[in-house]
Parts: sequence; structure tokens; C-alpha cells
Amino acid sequence: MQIGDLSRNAGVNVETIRYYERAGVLPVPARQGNGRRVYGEADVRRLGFIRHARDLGFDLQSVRTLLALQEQPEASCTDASRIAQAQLDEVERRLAQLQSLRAELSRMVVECRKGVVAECRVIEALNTSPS
Amino acid sequence: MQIGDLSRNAGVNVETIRYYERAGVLPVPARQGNGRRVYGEADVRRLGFIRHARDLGFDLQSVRTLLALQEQPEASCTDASRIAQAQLDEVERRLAQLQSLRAELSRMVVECRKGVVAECRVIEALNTSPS
DNA sequence: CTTGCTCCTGTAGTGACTACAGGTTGTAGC
DNA sequence: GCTACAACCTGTAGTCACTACAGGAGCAAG
Repeated sequence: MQIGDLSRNAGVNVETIRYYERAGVLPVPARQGNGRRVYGEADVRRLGFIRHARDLGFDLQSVRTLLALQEQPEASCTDASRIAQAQLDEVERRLAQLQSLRAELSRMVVECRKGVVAECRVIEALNTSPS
Repeated sequence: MQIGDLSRNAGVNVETIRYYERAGVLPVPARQGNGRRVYGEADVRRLGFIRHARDLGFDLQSVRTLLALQEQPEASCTDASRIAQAQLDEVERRLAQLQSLRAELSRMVVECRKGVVAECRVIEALNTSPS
């Protein structure tokens, strides 16, 4: 599989794949005789993981940590647990934040009677200092 | 009021205020004889609006639209509602994914505590998701 | 009159991409 | 074999929303 196939299979831009390699979240792949990158199924899964983690708002450093967690050998279960716990705390924090965002956005949308701007709850909500 | 006061009153970085001016979300202010920017209460409110919108995840283009709408009280607020709804959809999508990640991380931590060598399924947890 | 703060402009750095220039390789049709 | 063209390569620059810093000017207090 070369980079274009990986791109189609994982739904990730070719340029982004090369960027992830430079950023160290994708392993440096083998090359064909002509210099082209060769990938396998594992790379498709890894890319899928990276995209989901990114969509959830984790930065690439956290992605590196999560990937390392995935690759922890049996021996370092304590380490793995500690890393997982830290990520869990972060996820909980992010969940709480998103839930309050949702509450506010949802209130804005529900209360908007789709009338004139003068009575618009969306605009009004933004003019009110955040709770 | 000069830029430092506005910064303190609105809780926004001085550099960010100048950036917002360049970006066209804050109006170009009057200047004192010495070239310093002069602001009024309206700017404090506008900055509050911008920060609140940014905190809710709206990008500056959406902020520009919302600000433009705010200045036309007789216009329809359909646009504002649409922008807010799009943002709400995005937040709900992320919430769903984060909840499945939380479940997986939590399972790993619990299994580690039990002394079981947890088989990490973070990648699977994130690959078997919607969107 | 020096110290120190705030202000000014302009440029560069950040993270995570995205796009493009300019060159090489592989393949398909003639 | 020749030509066209897609897919690949490297390297650099642009995007967004800031943030930081260099280098200089203005002003107030000690």
C-alpha cells in the first residue's frame, strides 16, 4: 500500500500523512526501491485513531501519549494505568466543559424564535457574561 | 480609556486586542495626539461578546457575522440561529465520541487496578465510532 | 535625568495542518 | 519508443487565532 491508498483507506489527506510522519505520530515507513513510502493495515488503524483523537480535541502530544499507552508491554502496567488515569482526568474535564457549552448553545437555539435580531436569544446570550 | 485599561476591563490580552483590530472584529479606534488608541465602554462590551463567542467555539468569521447581525436589530435572526445550531451539532458529536473514549480509558484503569494486564483497546474504542 | 511603565509598529513563532512549486517515477495509449 | 498524465517525492510558504519579541517613543515619579 502506498501513500495514496493509505490516504483513501483512512480518509486522511496525503499531505497530512507526511506531516504526521514528521511530527512523529506515524512511524517512518519502509520505502520501495523508487523511494515511495510503503504502508500496511496497522497504519490505517493508527491513522484512524489519530484522527478520532484529534477530533476529540487532543493535541498531537496527547496522541503520542495515547499511542504509547497502546504499545505498553505487560511489564509496565502501573505506568500504563497512570497514563490512562491522566488521560481519563483530561477527558472528564473536557466532557464537563463540552456539556456546559452544549447547555448554553442549546438554550440559545431553543429560545430563538427566528424573529428579528432585536429579540434574538442567540445574540442576547452572547452579550451576557458567561455563567 | 487606552488599550491597557480595555485589556484589564475586558480580560483580553493587549496583543489580542490589536490582533482583533487587524482581523476586523474590533473597529479601528480613534487615536490620542501621541498616537495611542482610545476606547470606550462600547468596546468593552464588544470585546466581551467576542470572547464569549470564541469560548463557545465560534471562529472569527462567525463572530464577524454575529456582530454584523447584532448591528441590524430589524434583520431576521435566522443566520444567527443557523450558526449556533451548527456549533451545537459539532459539540454534540464531540460529546458522543468523548463518552466512548471515557468508557474505554476507565475500563483500562479499573483492570490495571485489579492486577490484570489490560489489553488496551483505545484504538478500537475510537475506530468503532460514528460520524 | 534616569528609571520604568505603557504604548507603538512590525515581524516571527506556535500547532496542526494545507497548498503549491518543481522535480522524478510509473503506467497507459498510440 | 514517445507522449501524456497521474501519483509520488522534497521543501517551502500560507492559514487561523493567537502570542511573543525587537526596537523605539511617550510620559510620570523619584
